Parts: sequence; structure tokens; C-alpha cells
Amino acid sequence: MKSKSVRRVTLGDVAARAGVSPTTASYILNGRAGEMRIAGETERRVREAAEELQYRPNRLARNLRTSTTKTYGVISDFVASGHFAGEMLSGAATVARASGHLLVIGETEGDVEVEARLVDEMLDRHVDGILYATLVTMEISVPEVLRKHPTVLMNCVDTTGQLPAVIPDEVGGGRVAGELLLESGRAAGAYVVGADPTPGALAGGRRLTGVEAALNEAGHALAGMIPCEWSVREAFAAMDGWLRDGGRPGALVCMNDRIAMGVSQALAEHGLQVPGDVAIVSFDGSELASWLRPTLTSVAVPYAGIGARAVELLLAGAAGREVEEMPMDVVAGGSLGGGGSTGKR
Amino acid sequence: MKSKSVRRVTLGDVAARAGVSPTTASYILNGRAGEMRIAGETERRVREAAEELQYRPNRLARNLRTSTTKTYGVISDFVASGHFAGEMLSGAATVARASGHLLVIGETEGDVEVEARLVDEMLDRHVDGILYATLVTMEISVPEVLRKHPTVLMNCVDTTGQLPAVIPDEVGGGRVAGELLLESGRAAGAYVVGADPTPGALAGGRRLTGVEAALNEAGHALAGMIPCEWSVREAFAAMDGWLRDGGRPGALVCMNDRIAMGVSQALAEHGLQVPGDVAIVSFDGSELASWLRPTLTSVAVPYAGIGARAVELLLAGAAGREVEEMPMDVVAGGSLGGGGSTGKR
DNA sequence: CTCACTTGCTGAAGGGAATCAGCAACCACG
DNA sequence: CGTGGTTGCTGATTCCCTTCAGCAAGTGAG
Repeated sequence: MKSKSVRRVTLGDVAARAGVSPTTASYILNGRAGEMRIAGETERRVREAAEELQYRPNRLARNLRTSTTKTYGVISDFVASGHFAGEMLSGAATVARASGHLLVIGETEGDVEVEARLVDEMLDRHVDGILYATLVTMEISVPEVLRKHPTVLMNCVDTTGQLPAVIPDEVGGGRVAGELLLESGRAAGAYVVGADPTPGALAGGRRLTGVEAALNEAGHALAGMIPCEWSVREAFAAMDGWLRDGGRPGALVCMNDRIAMGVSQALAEHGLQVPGDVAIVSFDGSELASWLRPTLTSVAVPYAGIGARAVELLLAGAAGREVEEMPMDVVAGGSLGGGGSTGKR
Repeated sequence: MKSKSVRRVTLGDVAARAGVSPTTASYILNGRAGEMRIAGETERRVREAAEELQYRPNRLARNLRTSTTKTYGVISDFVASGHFAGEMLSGAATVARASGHLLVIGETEGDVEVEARLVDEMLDRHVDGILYATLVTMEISVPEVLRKHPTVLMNCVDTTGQLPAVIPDEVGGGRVAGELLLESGRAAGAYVVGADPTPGALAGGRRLTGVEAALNEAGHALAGMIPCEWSVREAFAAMDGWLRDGGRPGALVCMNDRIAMGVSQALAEHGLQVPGDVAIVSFDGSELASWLRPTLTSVAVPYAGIGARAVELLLAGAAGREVEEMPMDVVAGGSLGGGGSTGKR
């Protein structure tokens, strides 16, 4: 199974066949022919030889010489969870590939030791840069050593604010949710379901800020908060309890789609219709939003966009400190009533 | 931001400080001291020097010399979709890391051109092996060049049967589902919901085979099939139509959790209770199964296990041709009635 | 004292590309 | 005919490690 090692074609072979020195061949194949005043005819011969011999440069040799690998490392706490990490990876991989880079992944499982080891492994392999991602949008402190290497944070910001980061514009997303409520005429008696479960997490607070801003500017106000962790179960329990206590919401802003699912279940069990009795708008724009009946109108976190943008910053030589906020767009569903009850996905 | 390149410590530096030759230092640090009859005292000095200088071997140089990179490439059609790909990656990464390997990923989006380019990029970088994964369990034909390099297929088998593969034991999983139905006394009037949506896909047929086998052996038989694509929407539509036509199932075997969700929605809208009126067992063991009310009893696809096992095969020098089937385990939920209505997740 | 072996180490040769410094050949000009 | 400049190319070195082949010194037997 091991390749029968027929000795790969080297730069020297190409040079020999073209009747030039390896130096010349190198310059030509690296596009420095003009700069080095190589004759057009010579260039043609070398390229032809490379083509005929099916020459592929030995990346390992080049890596050693240039200390460069056309490779970026991705450190993230959880690769496996939900589609989030996957989308971020996918977005990053696409942009990386376009510039000939590959992605090396490492999952820390939230363990600092593992994280440190992974960072070392990647730096040992001379990745050209590191993408540091978290599953939940949050403020974190990254390993010191990353400050000495090109690094871009995805979905998080570091406490010292030294490193460039790409995060969702959660406040803007909150405003979008608030505006959707206003547009559909369901802003009265709106409650927010969810509270930030993770210390350091940013999404909840910032989304709330945005929602309140939008409502307040239109002369409305939130009717209240129904706190719960961001899971289907917890949301169901919280909502169920609240409804049992006689609560009757006009609309619900759910901090994510899973909360919206739990909430929907509770509403259904109490005989309340969505969107007839209760309008729902939520956040995430996950597949789940398109699975529910009615489909959810959800303000999507642009995970793929974050990944893509982060790689762009790395490619551009990430100057440091700037935090870029990616706009959150609506995935229209039927949970607010009115138009598109089919959802966009 | 670029590291200020203080010239990394090299093997030579360590050797100099310990007063030995680089050769000796190399042998010692590579654990070949015994084999080379290096004196204990010398070994100590070298290790100490390495420690003091914080020596980290230059992997790029080693890579070049050994044509080995402690790196595996993962080619998969979709990295972003669902938690499946993520779990497989995660399982693979964990085992890989344990042996000092990192994973390089590449997403083909199902495009053969992209796939070919990614394979080339990885082989150029001399990955030590390739994991080739598909989102859906299926039979595929892999790029020819992979046959010349250590390769293990994850969640798929190749048409020629030349390459080692790790797939879920779908027939066994089907049996498990059938047995669950029997154990809970709900085997009578059981319909199967779903049909294989993708050409070449294996899961549906094999699951069905297992379910039928288990039922038949106990003197039961399936009451029928309700075909639909494997999505929430399609499942809802199919089930809703079937119920409108007056169908009344005693139990449903759903080909995956998304189908089960659509089915649950349809049952609810027709006033049928789970598990009271209709028992449900499904496949996948995804998070979704734990989100529904009642939670689903679902036969889980061991994605993480597949990834982990595939890397083990690669590490063991994958001998070729053997196809390993990983057992599918039950994630207990409440959809079959009886015990655990809380679910295991 | 010699020979054969063991112990403990080292020199030098790669691996394949990138790149600095420089050289030969030719031309033009005064 | 010497000088200076351009054109077009190349030799030698470097990146840092692994590893083959071999050598000097010590030991024990004969």
C-alpha cells in the first residue's frame, strides 16, 4: 500500500531536461522569470519540461527552505458540536483553498493543556497562521504564544483586545429581531426567553441590547424576561412553568433556535398557536428553524462568513486589534405571521 | 505580528551545549539511545541541554528528511453538514492526536475537480495517510491515486472493494430497532417511514433488512412502507398524506431522526399520541432525538467511533480490503413507551 | 602482547528547493 | 580599443534534521 517510491521528479530533473540550471528552473516556475530577465524561449522550454515530467515541487523541501507551509491551523474548543463549528470551518476552508492553503484542525475540548499542546504541534509544523475559534461567542484569553504569530479569532474576542477578531454583530442582530417584531405588528407584550448560560458569553447581552434599542426607538418596551439556559429542555421547562403561572405572552424573542423549539413545545401543550396567539422570533438561523411548524423566523449567525472573513484577514496579514462584526441576516419563517410561512431554507 | 525570528534553537545548539555531536543528540532525543549504546550520563546531559534551551525539533527539516509528516488528510464531501461530519472528525482527531498526528481537512462539496485538487495538495504535503469520508453511508469510487497511498474510507465503501473501510453496522442497527419494537410489545402494525434518497446510499436498504430480519424471526412482519425523502418536511408531508388517507399505524420505524420529527408533527396534527397511539423508533441518535417530546428512542450511528477506528487502521498500516462494521447502539428515549422517557442524552 | 569484541560516540552525506552573489557574453559609446 | 552597462544565466550555500558507516578507546581471552 505504501507508494512504491519511484523517486519523484525533482526540480533538478526538470532543469536537466530543459538544459538549464536548477536555479533558472526555480526562478521560472516561481514566476520570477521576468524579475530575473530569463529569455522567453528558455522559460517556454522549462515550463514544457515541467509539464512533460509532470513535475510537482516537493513541498517539504520548500517548507524547510522558506519556513512557510501554506497551511493554517484552526484551534477550536469544539469541532463536533452542532453545525456551527462545521460551517465556520467550511467557510474558512473555502477561502483558504482559493489561495492554496489547507487547514489543520485541533479540538481542545475546552482543556487548556490540550490547547497548549495543539498550539505547540501546529507551531512546530510552522503553520502560517492560526484561527482560534469558540463555539459560543465570548471573551477569552488566548495562549500567550499566539501573540507572536499571525492569529485571528473567530467568534470570540480576547480580553486584552490585542488580536484581530471576527464576530457576529449581535447588537445589530438584536435590532433586526426587534424590527421584525415591529414590522409584523407583534411588538406589544413581547418577552425575551433565555439568559446567558456561559460566563464570558457575549451573545445574550448584546442581542438583548439590540432588541431593546429597536423597540424603544419605536416607543415600545419589552414586557419582561423569561430566563433559562439555552437548550430545548430548559426552555420547555421554563416556558411551561411560566405559562402554568398564568403568563400569556403576545410575542417571544428566543435567544436561539433551540430555545424556540422548547418554547414551541410548551405553547403547543398549553393550546397556544404560533403565530396566531404568540409570535416568535429567534436567533441562529439553524436548520432547526426550518424544521419546526411553523418554520421559525430566525436571525442567523453568519458562521461561514465569519470563517471566510477570518481567513481573509490572515491572508491580508492581519494587522492586529481590529474587531470585525459580521451582519446577521434574517432567515424568514412563519413564526411571526404575515408573509413567508415557508421559510427561506 | 510576524514572529521576530530570534533563530530557533536547533539540534546543533543542544549538542554543542551538551558537548556531543548532533548525531548523538539526535539519537538520544529520538529515543534510540539504547539501540546506539549511549551512556546514561551522556543521555542525561543532552536531555538537560534540550530542556534548558527549550529545544523543539524543526518538524519541517524532519519532514523533508523522512518524507513523513505526522499528519493525516481528511477528504470529505461535506464538513459543514449536521453534527455528523463534525463527530467523525472529532473522533478521528482524538485518536490522531494521541499518536502525535494532526488532521488536515478538505471539503470537496461533492465536486470531483475540487476533490482531485485537494488530494493533490495533500499528497504534495506528504500526509501520512488519507481518510476519505462521505456524509451519507454509500458506495463510491475514489480517485485512483489514493490506491497508491494509505487510505481508509469512513462511512463508505469503494466499488472495487480494494480499500479498507469503516462503516456502521446498519443491518445490525436495523435488528436492534426491530428488537426494541418487539421488546416493547409494539411490533404489530409497524410501518417503515423513509426510502433511500441518494443513489448508491446503503443505509436505508440495510436498516430495512435488519428490521425485517428481527421481526420475521419473532414471527412478525412489517405492515408496510411509507416512502419519503429523509427530511423533516418530506416526512411530514408523506405522513400527513398517509394519515389523511385513513392510515393508522401501530408503530413507526423512521429511517432517521429528521423523519421522526416530521412524522411526530403529522401525528400531533392528527391528534395521535406518541407513544400511546403510535410507538416510534428511529435511527441516527442525533441531538434532535433528545429534543423531541417525547424523546426519541433512536439507534445511533457511531460517527465518532468510525472516525476513531479509521485512524487506528491508518496507524496500524491499513492492510487493505477489510471492511469494518461498527455496532450501532441505542439512545433510549420515550417514543416506544415503557421505561426511560427521559432519554439518555 | 596481540587479537577480537564491545562500548560510546562522530563525520559526512543526503533530502529538494530557494536565493545571494557573481560571471560570461554582448553591445554601445567615446 | 578600453570602459560601462545590460542580458541571461549559474555555482554554491543554506534550511535542519536523520542515519549510514565507521572509528578510537577499552576489555578480556589466549
